[in-house]
Order: sequence, then C-alpha cells, then structure tokens
Amino acid sequence: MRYPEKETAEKHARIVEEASQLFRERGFDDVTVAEVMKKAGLTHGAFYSHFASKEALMAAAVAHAMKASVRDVKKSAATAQGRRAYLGRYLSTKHKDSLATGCAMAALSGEIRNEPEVKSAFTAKVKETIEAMGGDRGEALVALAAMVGAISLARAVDDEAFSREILREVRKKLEAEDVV
Amino acid sequence: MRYPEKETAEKHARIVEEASQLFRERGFDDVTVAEVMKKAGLTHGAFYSHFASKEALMAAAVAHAMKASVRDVKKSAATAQGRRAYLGRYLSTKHKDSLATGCAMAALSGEIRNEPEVKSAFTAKVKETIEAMGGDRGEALVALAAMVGAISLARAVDDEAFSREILREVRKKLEAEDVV
DNA sequence: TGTACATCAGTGAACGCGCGTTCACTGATGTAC
DNA sequence: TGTACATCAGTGAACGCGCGTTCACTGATGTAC
Repeated sequence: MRYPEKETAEKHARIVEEASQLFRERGFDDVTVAEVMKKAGLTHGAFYSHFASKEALMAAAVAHAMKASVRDVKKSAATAQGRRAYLGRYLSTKHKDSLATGCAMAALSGEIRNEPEVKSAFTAKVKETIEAMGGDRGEALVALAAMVGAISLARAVDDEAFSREILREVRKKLEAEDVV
Repeated sequence: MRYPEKETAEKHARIVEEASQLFRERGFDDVTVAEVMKKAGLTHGAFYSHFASKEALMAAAVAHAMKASVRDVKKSAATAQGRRAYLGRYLSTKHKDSLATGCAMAALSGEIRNEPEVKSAFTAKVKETIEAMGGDRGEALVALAAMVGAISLARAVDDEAFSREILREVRKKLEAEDVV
C-alpha cells in the first residue's frame, strides 16, 4: 500500500541512522541489509524502495555519521576550552567503547576500499572536519591523524591498561601543544 | 598422497605469506580461503590440513605480517638517522599505495573485532613495536598513533593531493620532534 | 637392507547456509476530473 | 466536495550465488619389523 510521504521520509532517516551505527560497530561486510531493515522496523524487501544497492546505503551512512561529527567539531573548535574538552571526549575510554555512535573516521577508514561512492563521501567529510578544526591546517591534520590512530589502536588491542595508556599519552601530547 | 615434511612446511609458510598480503590488501572478509590456497598453489580442500579455521589463518597472518615490521623497526630505531629514514619510508606515498606489503597495524586495526585469537596476536605485536621503537615510551606511542592514523586516512581518501598533504604534515611534525 | 603397511597432505565434489537482490502482490494515499 | 484510479512503499517468498567447511578417496613417504 502507499504510505504518507512524511512517514516514508522518517523511515528513510531511520534506515540511514541504524545503518550508520551498525556499520561503525561491525563493519560494512558483517552487517546485512536485512538486519538494518529489521532495526528500522521494516522487512528487507522494502530496502530497494529507499536505496539502489547496499553500497548506496554505505555511502549515505558514512555521510550521515560524519555530519554529526563535523557539527560537533565546529562547535568545539572556537575556544581553547572547547578544543580541550573535545580532545578529552574523543580520547576517552567511553568513546573507545562506543563504536556504534563514535567517530566514523576511526571506525571505518580501514573499511573503505574500492567503492567510489563511499570513498568520495568519506573524503568530503574528512576535509570538512579539517576545516572545522580551524587554526593551523598542518597542526589540525597531525592532531586528527594522531586521534584517529590512537582510537583505532586502542580499540584493536585486548589489554585495557595498554589501551588506556595509548589514549592518555596522545591526549597529554595534544593538550600540551594547544598552548595559548 | 603423503608429502615430504619439508615441502609441507614450505607450503604452510606460503599460505601464511599469501594470506597476510591478501588480508592487508582487501580485509579479512573479502578474501576467501579458496583464493589464498590458489595463490599458494594448492586447492582449497587442503586448507584444513594446515589450519583449524579461517580465523586461525587470520591470527597467523597477522602475527606473520607484523613480525617483519617489528624487525624493521628494531633495526631502524638505534640511530637518529635510522629513525628519520624509517619515518620517511612509513609516511611515503609508496607505502600508502603498497597495502599488501605495508604495515599490518594500519591495514588491519579496523578489521579486528571479536576474534580473540586475532586480537591477541595483534596486541602482542603492537607492544613489541612500541618496545622496538625505544626512547621515551609516551613519545613512541604518540608517534605510532600519528603514523597509523596518517596512513589510514591517506588511504581512505580519494584525493591524491590531500592524501600526500596528510603524510607530509605528519612526517614534518614527527621529524621536528626527534631532535638530538 | 628389504618389505609391509600406516600415515596424512592434497584433490575435487558436495553440503548447508546466508547473503544481496528480485518479484508478484497489496492497499492506503494523493491526484485528476 | 465526491468519485475513480494510478502510484508506490511495504511484504514475504524466492532466486542465484559464493562462501566456509566436510568428506571419500589417493598414493608417496616414513616407520616398524
């Protein structure tokens, strides 16, 4: 049956949101279209009324996940205080343990291989993030690389103390550099 | 038929080597057992005479790939000259474009999720790398995070100039810090 | 040293399963008159 | 405003395919005597 336009748009948004969480949590390959649709409260057959393919969903999910992140960076980057707080949040054990809702760059950079749509969505958002960070562009790039690397390693490691050590050392270093 | 012990050991090593390259290049999920065996010059049925499961191969491949890397770090870390050269090699476009033979931490950190064997092999090798880097432990952790993050981002991005910019800035920064 | 036989890496067909995707069908919505 | 009908998101069964894994079988090797 036909559904009200508003409901359809809401369902579409729900699919993207659930997908962005599942993909960040378990990677593109381990998450099935059926699972995303179930979480969004629909059956898998309806998927192709919303997206042309799984790859299209991947691109939309990446863009969606990173949109929120860019917004957050932009809001925090204005003051030294804000930057310090953002750093603390990013390099926290809480963030490390929140894959589904955490930084998409850290969760998905290794998953992006030969899907042009996904890669291009990812690239655009990394650039937006760097610009949102403001300040010296070189310093921003270095900080971002260190942050993404730290969270990636901290997550891949099965020793909690070591994991915390990685986060702590990178946080200490980046805090020391944002001197006023 | 039965085969000479020496040949069997060589085949085993070949399987691990091919797997370590394929996994780094395309991730665990996209590479099939049959493909690895074919590259090693065997049929897929023989796989289970060498490994209990694909997961066991993943763990062996991670350990193998990182063994060479740890050796390289250890050799380079002794002198300021060696460290500088290593940095240049690691943060090069050549390394960025050599997924199959490049750093396993950068290629696979995002792929490691809930396989205990794999995670534990990975963790052991990250620790060995940090120790092989020598010098101040905190500085080593920060440098490793920045290097892994830089290569990961540089690879995920579809803009070559931007990609090179990331590598260049991180190299510049880390070189400036290893002052004598 | 020779002989008989158990071992076991390797082959290739087959199994079972889950995936992305397709399809015939449904029926309330939104539009044309 | 009321009526007739085309639209299209959603359902759930089905399709085709490729995967990890199993299995009966092979036959040179290595061992026991």
